Amino acid sequence: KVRSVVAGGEPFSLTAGVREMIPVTSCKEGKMGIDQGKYVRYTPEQVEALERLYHDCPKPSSLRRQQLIRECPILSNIDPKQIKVWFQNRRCREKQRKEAAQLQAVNRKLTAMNKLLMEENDRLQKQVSQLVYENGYFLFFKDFFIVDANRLCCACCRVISIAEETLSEFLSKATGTAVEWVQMPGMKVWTSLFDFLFCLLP
Amino acid sequence: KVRSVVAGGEPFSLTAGVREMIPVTSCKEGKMGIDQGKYVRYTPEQVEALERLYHDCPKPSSLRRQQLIRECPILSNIDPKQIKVWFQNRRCREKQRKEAAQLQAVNRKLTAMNKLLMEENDRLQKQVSQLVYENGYFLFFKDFFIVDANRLCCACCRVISIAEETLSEFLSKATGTAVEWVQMPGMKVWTSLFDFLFCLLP
DNA sequence: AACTAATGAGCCGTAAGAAC
DNA sequence: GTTCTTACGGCTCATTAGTT
Repeated sequence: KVRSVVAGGEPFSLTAGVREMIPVTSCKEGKMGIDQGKYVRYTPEQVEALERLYHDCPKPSSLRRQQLIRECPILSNIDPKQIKVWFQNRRCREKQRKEAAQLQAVNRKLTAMNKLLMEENDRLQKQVSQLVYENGYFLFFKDFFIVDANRLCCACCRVISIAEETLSEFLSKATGTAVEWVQMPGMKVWTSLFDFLFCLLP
Repeated sequence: KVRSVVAGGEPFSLTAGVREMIPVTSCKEGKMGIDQGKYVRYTPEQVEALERLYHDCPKPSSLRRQQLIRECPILSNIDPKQIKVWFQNRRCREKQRKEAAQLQAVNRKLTAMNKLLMEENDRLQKQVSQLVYENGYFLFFKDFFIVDANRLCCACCRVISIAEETLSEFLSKATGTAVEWVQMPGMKVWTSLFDFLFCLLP
């Protein structure tokens, strides 16, 4: 009781089941006199040989196929039409697999890219918040320093004017004459300080 | 010359080719006396009916399948085994298509997400450079103000000490006695200024 | 009870016909 | 030619019947 019939007449599985041996009559050349089931599976050796040939040339012409059959004795028992169909199916399978594989490859790439982008995003996000924080800090200090410089300037101006008044008043009382400020030593420090403070004004 | 045999005995394609009518012997019930080629294409009506049944129940049990065949007269001529196989293949097709479609959907989503992430990245990148620029600006000014406050403080200290010396020297010459600073009006301004400047020191 | 052989369903891969 | 469809071989897994 043969269930699986191999092209070439050599069964490679004899487990169980019932199947008639029906010669394939659609064989154009009509040379197939040997019994052959209506559904065949090629032996691993045959498949290997076909795969090798496919690897070299996935799309052999009719002539080339006949040549291949002649060259490869292991395939000599297979109908040329079957060889043709095998190559057709093989190409179809390869195409399908290739498309699926490509899609998956694209998927993987996109996923990896996504991961990187998200990490980068995260990093930038943190950097931004850090910078915003620092910026706020400096903004605060900017105001602080500007204001301070301003106040400092005003304070110094007042100090100077008060000192002027006080000193001139005191001196006029003590000596009876007005004192010329410009003749006092160290006066250049006062004026340069004033200039400096003036520059700091916003 | 019949090449395509429809389950039900009604051929719908009579192009060419030769095929024997071989009764399928694996039919368990053995009821199939009608001739049936090994390869049939179901009529559009049959496919439609099967699709409808599949839509309701993609995986009918053996019992359910028999029931379906009884209920649907258009399928009554199809071998139960063929029905089984049809559902099998139908499931397989759906699975493949679903997987491919899902993969493409994931791809689209990933692509869209990637685009968004890149845009966001760009935005953040710009924000970061802007903030870094501003930060540099403030950093520069921070140093500037700190240094200035420092210098200001030293300058004021020097001014104060020079003023002290000058004033006391001048007064001692003019009046012949040492003057008590603390008794002078406006002296509180000097000390508060000094305190203020001292606070500004880093 | 545990082990084993038989049965049967589903899935997968694939040969080959059909349709385009 | 390619693509889709039918059908089948082989496999795994689960259930079952028969055996120790």
